[in-house]
Amino acid sequence: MAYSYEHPRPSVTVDCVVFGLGDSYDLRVLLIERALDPYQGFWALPGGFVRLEEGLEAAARRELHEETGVRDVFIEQLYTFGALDRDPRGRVISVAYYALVNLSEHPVKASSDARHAEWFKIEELPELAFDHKEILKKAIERLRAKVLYKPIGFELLPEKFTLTDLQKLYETILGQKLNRRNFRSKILKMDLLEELEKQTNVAHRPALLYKFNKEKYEELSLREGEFIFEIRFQPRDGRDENEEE
Amino acid sequence: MAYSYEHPRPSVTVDCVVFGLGDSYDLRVLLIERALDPYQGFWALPGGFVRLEEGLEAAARRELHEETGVRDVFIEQLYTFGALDRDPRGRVISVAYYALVNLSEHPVKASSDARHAEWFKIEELPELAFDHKEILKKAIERLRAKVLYKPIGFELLPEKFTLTDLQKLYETILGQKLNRRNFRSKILKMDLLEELEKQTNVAHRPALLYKFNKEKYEELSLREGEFIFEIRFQPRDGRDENEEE
DNA sequence: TCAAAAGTGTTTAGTTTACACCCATGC
DNA sequence: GCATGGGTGTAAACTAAACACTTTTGA
Repeated sequence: MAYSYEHPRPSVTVDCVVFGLGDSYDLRVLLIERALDPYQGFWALPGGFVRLEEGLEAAARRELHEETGVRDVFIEQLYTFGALDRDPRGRVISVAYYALVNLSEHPVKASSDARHAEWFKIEELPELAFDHKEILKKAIERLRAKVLYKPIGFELLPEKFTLTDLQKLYETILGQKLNRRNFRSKILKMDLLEELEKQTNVAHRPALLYKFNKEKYEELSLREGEFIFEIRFQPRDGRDENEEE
Repeated sequence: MAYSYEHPRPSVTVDCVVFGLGDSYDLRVLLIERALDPYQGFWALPGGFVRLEEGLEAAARRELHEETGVRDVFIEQLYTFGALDRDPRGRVISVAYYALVNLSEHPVKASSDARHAEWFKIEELPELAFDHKEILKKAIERLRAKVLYKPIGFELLPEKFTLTDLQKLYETILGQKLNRRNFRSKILKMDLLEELEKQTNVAHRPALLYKFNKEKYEELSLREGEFIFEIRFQPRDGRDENEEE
């Protein structure tokens, strides 16, 4: 079956930059190995063609689920890439999304549909297909910028987390050591974390677990101007409590 | 001539939200009156179909120029709109851009190509075609947010401006009165304005004219973390120097 | 009892806010 | 000479930064 139009049309795809946090709080991105022709064997962002009967975000979620098994996650539009030569098959415009997931709840899927998905550390990326390196770069920039003024970082953590988890997350994303005491007081002063029970089975003083109170945040941010989420610290020199002496 | 594809494809358009500042520092947007069928006679954002041989931003600039005569302006991608029913002609995905221009240098064009373009105050908009109201809403949100941390507001002013011009611009966009002394010191402390000559022919003490030093800003912002452009004030209650008692 | 991370409070420095009067010009 | 907006400095309040020791647990 063929489809005919009076004027030529580009193809439209979606691509997803899925971020997760590794065991050592290193930032990772979920890639798939391309089984088919252009860039066969290369690693690429999960994505594919938009169907006429689905919205853009829906297409991104569908492709993400089909190709990696990941679903029901935080996802947001990133940017639309439309360079003339970005796809050897012709004019393909790609609407990119980025997603944040708790990696431990989305380990590499058991390749159910023959495609191969894997989490890569941001600093150890393979060569990527198409202009996916550029898309990823933009996604990292966006994540770095947005984490400062929107509480999206929590999407990378499990529901219950310690303040140290949260701090390490920020340190990873911002690429900067933060002072523990100042971080804790800044975060707690916003009063958006719900205190839960203590950790168990750790070989040191157990930390309190917290949960992000999304409802409260949303209510507060409606009151324009009165409340501003902001995590920003002066550039620091990484020291803190340097034992002895 | 017809174009045939194996799979159905959406159409792709670009739309431009062009902002300008009116005489009384009111925010305005440039609209065109639709001459053709869907929504004929309605006001709409300038825009149109992307050609296969041009990039997205190039398409936005081309349509903007063709439909309104405006060219060589600050333009940036806003968001891509792809709701299934946003265009009665079928599936049309629109990549929206926003532009900032100095309105006095881009008055309503003399309708050279029969299309009619006009500047509308943001608060006195006509009914718009398609989902253009939604696009415009998103553009205003973006402008409000971005003006706080990027020096894009200058794009709305003539090259030479007074600090009062700049302050009124911020007051318009933020919808908030600012304190004159604090605004001045904050702006001047960033040391990004070049002092020029005095105003002439004003019936009061002439103000100094300034010029935004874009080169300096760009150089400074490369040094990551060291320099941060930021205009943000606590919500205020609009008073200042309330003369006499 | 040791190792390992959690937790905490205060002083200091820096930044932001609030605020009132004189100045330069055109009419 | 008067009306109009331009221009300025400082004290007070607040916020952010720096910093070291004690606590709790499992092994």
